[in-house]
Amino acid sequence: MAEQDYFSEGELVSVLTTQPIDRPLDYKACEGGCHLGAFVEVPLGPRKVIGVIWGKGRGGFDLSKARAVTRVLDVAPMRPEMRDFLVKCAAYTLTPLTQMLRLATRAPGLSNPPSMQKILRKGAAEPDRMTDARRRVLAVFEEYGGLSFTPRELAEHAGVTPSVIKGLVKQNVVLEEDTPRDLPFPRLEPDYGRKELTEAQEAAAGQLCDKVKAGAYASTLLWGITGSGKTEVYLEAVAETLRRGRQALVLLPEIALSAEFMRRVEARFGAKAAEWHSGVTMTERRRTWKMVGEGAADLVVGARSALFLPFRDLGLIVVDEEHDTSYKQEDGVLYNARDMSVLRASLCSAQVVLASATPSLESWTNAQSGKYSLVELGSRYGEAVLPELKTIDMRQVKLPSNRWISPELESAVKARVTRGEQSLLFLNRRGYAPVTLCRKCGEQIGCDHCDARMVEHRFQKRLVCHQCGESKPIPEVCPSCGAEDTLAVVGPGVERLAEEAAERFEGARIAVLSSDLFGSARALKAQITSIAEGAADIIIGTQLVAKGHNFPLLTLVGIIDADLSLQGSDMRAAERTFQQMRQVSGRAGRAEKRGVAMLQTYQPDHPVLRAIMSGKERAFWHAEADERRATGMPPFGRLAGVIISAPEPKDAFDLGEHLARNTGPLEAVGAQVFGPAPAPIARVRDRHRVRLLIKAPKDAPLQSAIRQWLKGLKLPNQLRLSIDVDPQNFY
DNA sequence: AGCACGCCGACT
DNA sequence: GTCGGCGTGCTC
Repeated sequence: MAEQDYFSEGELVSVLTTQPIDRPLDYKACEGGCHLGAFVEVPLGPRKVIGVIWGKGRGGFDLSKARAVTRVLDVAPMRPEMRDFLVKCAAYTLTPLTQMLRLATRAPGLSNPPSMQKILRKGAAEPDRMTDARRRVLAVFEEYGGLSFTPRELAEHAGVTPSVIKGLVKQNVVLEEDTPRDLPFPRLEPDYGRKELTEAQEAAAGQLCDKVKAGAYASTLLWGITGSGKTEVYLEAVAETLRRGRQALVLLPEIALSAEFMRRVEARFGAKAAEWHSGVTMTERRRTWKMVGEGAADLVVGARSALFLPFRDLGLIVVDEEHDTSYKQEDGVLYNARDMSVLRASLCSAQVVLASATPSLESWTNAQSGKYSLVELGSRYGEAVLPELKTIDMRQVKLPSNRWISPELESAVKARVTRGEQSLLFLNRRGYAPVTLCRKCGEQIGCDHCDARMVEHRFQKRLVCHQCGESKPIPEVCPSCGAEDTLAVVGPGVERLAEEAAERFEGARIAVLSSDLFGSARALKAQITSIAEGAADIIIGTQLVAKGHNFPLLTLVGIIDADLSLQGSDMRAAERTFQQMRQVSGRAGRAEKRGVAMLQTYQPDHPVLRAIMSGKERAFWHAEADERRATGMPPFGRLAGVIISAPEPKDAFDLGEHLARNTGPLEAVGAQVFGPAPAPIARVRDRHRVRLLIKAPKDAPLQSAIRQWLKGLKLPNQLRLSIDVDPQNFY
């Protein structure tokens, strides 16, 4: 029997709200009735909250308590596949459904009445007196043909004050009209700026387009080395999707990348796409959310949360740099946008394209097994080739203390500066120095609220905890023993490296790119653009620079500490190091010149570094995969992390031990439990954290077993428990 | 999430 | 005698 999809006034409907109530509540349908999936406003206690009509009311309570839906909101109802997506996503991530709904309704002012906006167009009347300012206003209309403007736009274009425009409105020279504030996005033209593609690109694009034409769900790993022109290729898949009248979504891992990407999209399709991430204004976000639902936005470029936009007919999801760890993070919900993209696409018959130069082992394995198609882009776009890779054995280099740039790297940089080329010095450590210690008592200054050392940030003149964000002034005396002038900083951060570079490369223009040095995404974008255009000779950067920015003048990459990401016993350390080193060195020599990448290391014989140097990527993936297969680790087995936190360490441990002793439902599906053990950072924000790790065979019904395991668990006061299905890092 | 309710210690 | 701390439980 088909699900009832309309409820007339007074009928009992089940409404899912975004409130943390573990079930939907029943209401009476409002005047005019309610459709299944409609966004509504309902009374809840003394408040009004937003919800979605989730189905027929269940009853089973005192029906006299049932209240009526206040009103149906003026937005497109949630489509059945979106409800399905939220339900499955909630089940997969072990998240309450209400929290999933919250992710899907993250648009400001959804419940506002449809607001209007004044727009101005040219009227028939002539002004009583012509002035300079008025002439400029008329010239703007002349120049742009019959277009209309917002008052602000018109004033800006004409270089006049609003009062000039008001005067013209009074005389009907300019007409004022009301239009809905949330305007549709301009249509993108699939064939607008089609670029000449190389043969390899053409072939790859053809394969993707064929899949789009098939109109059914499928996933493809688009594996192209840095600079092979992956973007052009998947933009062809976007074009094909648009031709078929469906919508497309491109996910980017880093919002600083989006400005450049938006320009490329505009050049390719002749109009601006919709943009969705934390740096976009409230008005624009609301517009995007609404228009996506009405099918009036063809393409959205965004961060992971864009996956929860209410697309009307989503035909393609591209996950660019799919290996990037920032796809897995909490927006209140722990989910991996890459995996959830695959889920969403499978529910709406869409294509998924996972693009990377250094795929995650998961995606690589799926491509090997045939679960995903594999499209490879071998030859580098344009003339440039992969950079020449060199290790610098730091065991052989005697550097004075507090120096980190080897003579070989130094002279390579100097040569670039003389030639007017750019160099990048990569160090994935923000701040000035990671450790401040007292030479007298050995105290290392730590955070008062976390088990983490505080990092000196000299720009801010403060010590900062990278765990909780807490900061304090740099102390004059040792906080432990009170000695004066005994505090010393140890180790380099990018700020300190910049100091060394300024001494060594006198006269060179040095720019530091680190996320904490910019107040806004906008400022960061501007800085990146000006650097790309040649505003600096030497770029000193963290993680941030590894993520796909184009620096055409860059011909040298120096990796200050190639060993850094190998530290720790995390099973993904090797994979991450491989990806990071390859990504960063890929920054060198994108245009016509071949680049050089130099990796400073104390362990040049480490298998990961040798794999990078030899360029034998396939051998590396195979070796990694074999290792994981042998140990039953992902993607050949499944993991879930459990983190318990409490103000008192004992409370957290007691619960952890209790859970570890009662693992019946987990054992029943062949899962093992490890721990409890202190979490990697055992104290964060004054809460003590204990973790358990659950390891299960690949085909085990892990989530339902965990649900059984925790069923009926009543969390004692102050204790919190969170589950991380498919964790990225663990020890 | 909010918000009321209610059960205890500290004050007028 | 009563003000106010916050643990507990409810919201259709």
